[in-house]
Amino acid sequence: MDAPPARKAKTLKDIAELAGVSVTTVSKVINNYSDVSESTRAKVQAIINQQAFCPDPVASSLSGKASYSIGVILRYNPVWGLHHSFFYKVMFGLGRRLGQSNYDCVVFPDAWLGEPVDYLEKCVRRRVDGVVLMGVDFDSPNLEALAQSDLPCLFIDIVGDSYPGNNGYFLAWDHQQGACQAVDYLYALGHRKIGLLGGLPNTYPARSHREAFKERLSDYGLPICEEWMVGDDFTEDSGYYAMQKILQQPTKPTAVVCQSDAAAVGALRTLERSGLKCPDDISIIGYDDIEICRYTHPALTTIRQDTLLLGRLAADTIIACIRDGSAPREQILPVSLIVRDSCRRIESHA
Amino acid sequence: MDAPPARKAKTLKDIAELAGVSVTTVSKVINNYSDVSESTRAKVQAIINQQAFCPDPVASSLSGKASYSIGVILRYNPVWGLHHSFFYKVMFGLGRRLGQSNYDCVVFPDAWLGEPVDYLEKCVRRRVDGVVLMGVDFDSPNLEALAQSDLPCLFIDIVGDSYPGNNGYFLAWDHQQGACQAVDYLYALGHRKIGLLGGLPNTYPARSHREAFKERLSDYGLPICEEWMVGDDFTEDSGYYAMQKILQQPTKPTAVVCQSDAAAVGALRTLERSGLKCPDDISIIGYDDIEICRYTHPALTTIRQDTLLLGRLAADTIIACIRDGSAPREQILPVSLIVRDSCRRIESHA
DNA sequence: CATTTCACAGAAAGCGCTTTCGTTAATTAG
DNA sequence: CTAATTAACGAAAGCGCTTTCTGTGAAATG
Repeated sequence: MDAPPARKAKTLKDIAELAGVSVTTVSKVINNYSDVSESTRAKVQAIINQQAFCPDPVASSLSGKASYSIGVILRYNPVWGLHHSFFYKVMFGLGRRLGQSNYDCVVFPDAWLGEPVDYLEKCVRRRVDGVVLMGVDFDSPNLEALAQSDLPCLFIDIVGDSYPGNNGYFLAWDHQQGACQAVDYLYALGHRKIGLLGGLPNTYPARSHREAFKERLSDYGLPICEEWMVGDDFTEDSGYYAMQKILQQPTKPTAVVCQSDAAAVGALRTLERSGLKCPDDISIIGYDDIEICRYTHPALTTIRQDTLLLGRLAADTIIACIRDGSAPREQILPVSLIVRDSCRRIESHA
Repeated sequence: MDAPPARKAKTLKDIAELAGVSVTTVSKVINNYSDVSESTRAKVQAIINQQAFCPDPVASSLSGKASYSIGVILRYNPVWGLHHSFFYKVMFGLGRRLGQSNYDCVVFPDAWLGEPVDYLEKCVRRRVDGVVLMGVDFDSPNLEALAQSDLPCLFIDIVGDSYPGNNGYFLAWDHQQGACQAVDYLYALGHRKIGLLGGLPNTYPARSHREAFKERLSDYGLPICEEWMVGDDFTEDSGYYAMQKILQQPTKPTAVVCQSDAAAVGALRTLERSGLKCPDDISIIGYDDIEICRYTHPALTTIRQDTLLLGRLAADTIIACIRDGSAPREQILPVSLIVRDSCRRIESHA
């Protein structure tokens, strides 16, 4: 029978022999040293390409160079429930794009409750070249240590105002645009009394969304009613109770924009229990476009964030940081309105 | 100002000096070599414990020993939609438990479409000590190579009948129990005509569930009606169309057990469009207990699989494989019935 | 008492790579 | 034409660990 195709990875030495040079020289062409002539560089590079050679990442890390691995800090909060698939997709997009550049990602899960993990220690141990953080906020324990290090840190959906380090990069959605799209759409449908069902107030997404929301309202000359702006966090329960509060108001909004789909789902539940119908009695617009939107009742009009895209961009960004620090400090991604059945046109009595 | 606390990891050498022995000896006590006396072993071990020393994983891998990392193959299929949070949770439970044993996991995402990744090559490159595979079936490309290797492979929710290797371990849910619980529950509610809304027929979960379902039906002396057993895969769409077929039958079941929550959601949609009500006209029972169940209309009675538990068990299993191959080849986890609002009691006309 | 065994510890090589430094040959300067 | 410079390459040490092999003194054997 055929001998199995000897799954032995090629080494620098193999390349060196094929090219008739020393390992040193091969290493030098890989690492772009200047003291190698154009002719030998070309010769060696040709062999490298032909053999599809790629230096061993663990050997490379051991000798203090790139490990071709990036750390991914995942936060898990049982309360997020519906939001986990969001992270999964980002991570997937990220990992896949990294893989294409021969990077791999090693994930460090950190639970919301229970013993927090020491990010930096883990990252140093694994010699990762950079870190991507999801679901992490600035008061997370152990973040400080990471911030003091010189590892490039890419934060997802958070922005760097109060970050206690200078190694931070930030990739976030344009929640201002999201707020505007929601308001614009409702306004166009004739709504003039619009409430906000907010998420955790002091987070970047909630804050930027809320401010843009209010500003947009005043752009249109619409009333900004604090009693219509409620909500504690991004969960379904929060949406449930917040909607109850709104319904207790003497005059009610005709539409409510939510800061998460989960909260919107909670709001729908409140409506249903109150014998009200969406969108007949009140229009609801969600945020995130998680899977569930297509299956709610009615299907939820919402603002979509392209998670796979975010993941890919995260990969490109962190690699750029590592290579030459050439990544933009802050990137804001557009979002888009997805129209389903939870908003209706009404007669504006303006 | 204080010097930063020198985040330099300790090395074997440090320990050796503290203990007054050679690095060799320290290494030997760590790796349980027999040629070290009890007294020195104790002395060295004391220092190791006191310093909380843990050998550098990348150096360790380079020299051909444990890398303290395990590879996680993640499959992504846009069609799975709702199922992704399932994987996320398993991965989280897995990663966290692994971390507690000083293992880390490096994830290799593999897309359903597009260029498949070469598992084995990636795993060898990273020198992982073992592999956990999720969402992978036996006809996945590149799986063969992995199977031929001697890396321990732990498969999630699939069972090893047709696995082309002898390095496979399997961790799956007890779908037979799941089927029985559903049938038992419906029977107790008075249902005597029960249909099945199935998933991808030739997968382990669907097959074992289906067989147990039929068997349980005949245990009760209930009719097994092939026209009531439909469905192509686990998706919402599949459930949607399958339910339509069921409704076209001359005599209809009073209850339908589904092989996934997503399919159940699709079935609910069909009912709604047909002007039928669940559970009044027909009872539905889902499978998986994904987040969405609490938010459907009515809330879905279903069979829960404890994903975090599965993740933790996966970690324990793969570590046991690595340490001494002492893990059971196949483990089947119990599932549990979660009663919500989608099944009603009916008068049995038995 | 001389010799073989054995238990124990350390020296050294090696994993695949990076990087410093030395060496040679070609080039320029004096 | 010799001395100083530079360009191009390779030898070798080192990253932190494992493992083999060698060496020592003590115990056991004849």
